[in-house]
Amino acid sequence: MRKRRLRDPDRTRERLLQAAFREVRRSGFQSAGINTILAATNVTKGALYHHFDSKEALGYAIVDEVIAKLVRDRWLLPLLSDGQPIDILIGIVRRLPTRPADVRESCPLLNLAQEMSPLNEQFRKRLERLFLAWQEGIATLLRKGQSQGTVRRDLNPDETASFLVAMVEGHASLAKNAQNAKVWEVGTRNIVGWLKSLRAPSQSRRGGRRMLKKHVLRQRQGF
Amino acid sequence: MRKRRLRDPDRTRERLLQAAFREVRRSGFQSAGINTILAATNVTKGALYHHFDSKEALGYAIVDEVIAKLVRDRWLLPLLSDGQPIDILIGIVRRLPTRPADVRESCPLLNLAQEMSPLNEQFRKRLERLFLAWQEGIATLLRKGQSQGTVRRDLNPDETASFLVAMVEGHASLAKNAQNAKVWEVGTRNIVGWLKSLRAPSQSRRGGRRMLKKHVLRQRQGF
DNA sequence: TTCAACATACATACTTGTCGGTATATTAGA
DNA sequence: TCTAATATACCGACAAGTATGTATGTTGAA
Repeated sequence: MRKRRLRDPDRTRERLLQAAFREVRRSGFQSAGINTILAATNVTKGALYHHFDSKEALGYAIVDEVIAKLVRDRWLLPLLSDGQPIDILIGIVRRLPTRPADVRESCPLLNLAQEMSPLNEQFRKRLERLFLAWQEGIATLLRKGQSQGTVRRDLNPDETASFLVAMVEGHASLAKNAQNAKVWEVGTRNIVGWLKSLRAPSQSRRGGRRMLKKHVLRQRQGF
Repeated sequence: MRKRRLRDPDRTRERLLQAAFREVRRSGFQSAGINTILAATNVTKGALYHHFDSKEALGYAIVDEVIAKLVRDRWLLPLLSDGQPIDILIGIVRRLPTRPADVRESCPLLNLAQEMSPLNEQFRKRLERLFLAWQEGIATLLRKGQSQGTVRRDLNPDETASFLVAMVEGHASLAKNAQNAKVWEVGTRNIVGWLKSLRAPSQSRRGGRRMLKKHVLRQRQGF
């Protein structure tokens, strides 16, 4: 086992960021305590203020680094997968975390946005960047589907993307408040049902065989 | 002009509640300052703590009285109007406040829920009561529509109600973060489009004349 | 006259952030 | 390569301010 260096500034910074992220996700930014973060990391106050100018700066770093990475990993990169756009979206939605702990803490992007956007313009701008990247990623995929003919051409990709984001966030909120994974599962099912309604109508009206993945065969939701 | 009594406990309590509500909506519960509320009302700390045992108790009263009344006025009572259920829902959604200030401060129910539900079970329960009443009101209306034949029978009223709530809250969040009334308007349009898709298919397939309100004639959204 | 309704001053706990100082790593020069 | 000089990383007590809540006094209304 290799000896851990006594000083490892990158590691220290990263540990602070992660602990701060967890604390902020738990309690919100304003009521996140510096001392709590320090206690969780065994880092001292001096070290923290060496790496970050202020609590605010720490918060910005959480948005720019930790949360941005979450969006990238959970949405932006999967959006680039191979396959039909709608299938990709359905897959992403299905794969969103569903464990009780995750449901309770919901989407950290939404949480921070709710809390900080009206209070602090710097936070708001940073969070908006993430929201826009998220929506733009979805919209781009939808446009691709439209030019491929697998996504209905009568819908506006930007608005539809925004709609999907709103649905996901809305359900995350409800599930968080209900503290009930069931609420989230029902929401997911309904979102998936809606996503299916975005497919371009099958060209061969009846009898035409198409390659269908299993989940496409499930009963259609009511819209 | 009638002389204002020097002591009017009910009025004092109500003024405190309203000012506290505004401050909580602005800054969130945790960072709402008692002193700010006092300054806004010209009430002293002794008076406040005469009417409310603690800041928490004040918060509970905000939920139980102020926010509950908002839900009632904006949703529960309108849900009981005369007319076709889907039209009623569309009307409610269209009438939701759209002014920049309102958009920025979004739905206070959602805000408080986001902030306090994971931290304080008492808050969570109270807020959940409101969410459930909200959803139940919508679901009841949908069921009525189903038995009247104006709402599609292949949808689950409870899930659909929950879906609508999630959409509204999700869009409110996005609009709040974007600080852009346009975002909210686009969201409203899309929600209304979705609501229209809940109508039972017209029985007379073509040419059958039905009474239609103007907004029903607008172009259908893409789903 | 009695009690609820309010006023004021204060107590206490906790917050973020600072500051002098120390230990370790890095680099420049001989 | 060894060493001196400097930069970086870190420590932890304390300052300064703010938070909620309390103790006690005063006043108006029934």
